[in-house]
Amino acid sequence: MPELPEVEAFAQALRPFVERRTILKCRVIHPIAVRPSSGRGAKQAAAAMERHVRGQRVMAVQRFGKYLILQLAGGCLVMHFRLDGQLLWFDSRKTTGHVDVAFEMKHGTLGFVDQRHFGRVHWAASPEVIPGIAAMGVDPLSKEFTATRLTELLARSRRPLKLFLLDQDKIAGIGNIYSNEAMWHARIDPRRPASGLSTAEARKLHKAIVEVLRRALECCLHPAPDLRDANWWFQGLEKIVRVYGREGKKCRRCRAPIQRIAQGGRSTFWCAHCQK
DNA sequence: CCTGCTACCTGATGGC
DNA sequence: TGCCATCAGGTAGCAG
Repeated sequence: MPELPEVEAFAQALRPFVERRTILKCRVIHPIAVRPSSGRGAKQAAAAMERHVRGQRVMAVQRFGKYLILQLAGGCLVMHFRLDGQLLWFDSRKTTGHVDVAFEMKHGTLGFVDQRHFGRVHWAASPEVIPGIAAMGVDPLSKEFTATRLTELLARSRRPLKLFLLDQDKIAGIGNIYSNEAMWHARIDPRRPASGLSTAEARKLHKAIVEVLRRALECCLHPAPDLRDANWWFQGLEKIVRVYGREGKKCRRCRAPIQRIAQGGRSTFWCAHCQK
């Protein structure tokens, strides 16, 4: 559930299940999911997590960028879903599917699920000790994310706009889908250097980013996410996507064919006719 | 400091 | 059918 809207929707859906409840037991089933970023010490990390988390009460659920945080009475659980990770709720201690880490509570079990094992769960004394969180840029749905702020950030980067938007240290929470969508709505060529945008273009882009993310979040919240359904977040996407994944199909504005190009090793979808 | 490339994993899909 | 290449919503680590 990678990008900001999906993680935010998940945080909201998760709260009634876990807030003010106690994790009776933590089971690390696939230690790879708790492996430190150094790549070694997965077993020790697993043992440490099970020890730290057992008996802890969940005080709050928060989102930082694409990270989901469970604030515990002592310390916190920091989760990142990368490409395919997700959370699932099971009504008993029994879990099914590719659960990497299970958090058992009195009324059921929260499972961190990722069959591809890209996603990560870390225990930390506080979220800021995670480097990706410490360096994180402005949240695009916060009031700090203004057109002026975006203009300043753009001015300091000569990278192609697409790569700028994916940089979590600048704006936190935008991924491949919503970066494509925002640039399409703002009618800006993804290859252009970030610093080359005019003030008017920056303002248009700001509006597009906020609207795309707000709309996606609304879509994710209605109907409300079902933590028991492994596929909920996949569903609403079709309704809001205008360019992502539409290579060769007609642009919904001008009917020109949507192009796919590679930027930073990832696909960018855009309309060469109406994005300038 | 900034930028660009690759590894990390597994499964689905499409061409031959 | 089988085999191989390519692709997938992300980021850390490293080299230059």
